[in-house]
Amino acid sequence: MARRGRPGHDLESVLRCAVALFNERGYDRTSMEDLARGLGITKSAIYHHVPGKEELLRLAVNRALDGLFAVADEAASVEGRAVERLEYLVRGSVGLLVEQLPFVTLLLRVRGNTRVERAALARRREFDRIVAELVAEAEREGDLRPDVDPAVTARLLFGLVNSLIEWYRPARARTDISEAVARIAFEGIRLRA
Amino acid sequence: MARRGRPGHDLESVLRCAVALFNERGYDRTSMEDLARGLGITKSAIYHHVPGKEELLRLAVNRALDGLFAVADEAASVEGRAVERLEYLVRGSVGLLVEQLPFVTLLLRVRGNTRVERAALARRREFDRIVAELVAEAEREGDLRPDVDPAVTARLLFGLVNSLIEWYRPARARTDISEAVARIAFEGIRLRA
DNA sequence: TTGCCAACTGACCGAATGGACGGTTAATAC
DNA sequence: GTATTAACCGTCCATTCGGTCAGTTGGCAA
Repeated sequence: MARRGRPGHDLESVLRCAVALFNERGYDRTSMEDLARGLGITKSAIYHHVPGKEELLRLAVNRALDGLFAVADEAASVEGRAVERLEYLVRGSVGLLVEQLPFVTLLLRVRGNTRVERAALARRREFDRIVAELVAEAEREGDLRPDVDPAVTARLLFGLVNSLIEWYRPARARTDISEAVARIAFEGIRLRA
Repeated sequence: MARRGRPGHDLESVLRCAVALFNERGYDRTSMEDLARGLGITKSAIYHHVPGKEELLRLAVNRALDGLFAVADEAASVEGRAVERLEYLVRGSVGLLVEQLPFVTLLLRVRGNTRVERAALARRREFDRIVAELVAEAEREGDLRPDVDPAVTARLLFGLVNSLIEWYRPARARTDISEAVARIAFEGIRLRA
């Protein structure tokens, strides 16, 4: 269906270009002028689509967070043991991370200086809390190792998952990455007899 | 021994304050004025100790990198199987990360926009290559799981280690964190019968 | 062909930033 | 006391940045 008015960019295409640049050069190092050049329009044209630079960040991180909470909701409705819900959550998170890589990458680099960033961090902590509770439950059910503090286990588990943004690129992927992550996270890297 | 000249800050104290602020607010968001305020001196006084802002970054990331390569050298001289050298490298990296947390944190957040950052990334890639070779060797010796690509295993392993900078704080630590990391990395989070 | 509307332009602004520079102050060494 | 050394200050500057605003362009619908 054809859009009315002069053709060109819309909010979505501006956002995608912005997120790509933010990830490449960093949010602060990316000027609105850089973004304009990337889009092939002038800086002032951007302000037709979005009220300001930080709104682009807000939209991007919230898209990632919405995805994560959707996965968490799915995981919560899985029947069975907590460890099964946890594995579903891990695999789902890897899946989301892969298909929404730019948005998740941006989210995971937020440090919390502005109000927007603090709001994102607050939502992220809420997600981490869900993970921590699931890990604690699975450990209580005797499915996770009891010799490591559940809070530490939860952190390391999603530290492992989230580290994907540093190197994983869907383009040149041939292996099932969520399978690799799940195996190493749950069974470790060492071969067992 | 008393230092000559007017007492006050030296390069080391300026660097430590700078690194702390860079980690807290981000390198780009930290102005030389912010740093001056943090040190209790004026902005121009900073330029007595260091030729420019980016030199502070360079000094910081190189300190972290020197530490990592020192650990890698130690690991290389460990007698026995590759998997033992790998475990030594993992534990040593966690130890360095803990005792030099601010410097390593800054290093791991470098993205590669300036010449200084690209130089740091190049050294870091060299370290990652050492890790990857060690993992590949251990897998060839039959000590690591063969069902995951060694390159992927290496990335995930140090993704796990490096994720510590996101949450680990030495101050309120009572458990041996390198023990927890080694156990989860090598044996996984799942309890085995 | 007229009206509407989204997309876009170009000129501009106030504030912040990294840095330059000449001069000053407080300690130690002789 | 005098030289030396290291740390520090106040002022200024060129540049960059996010953002504003009044007006223009190009495609679609009636």
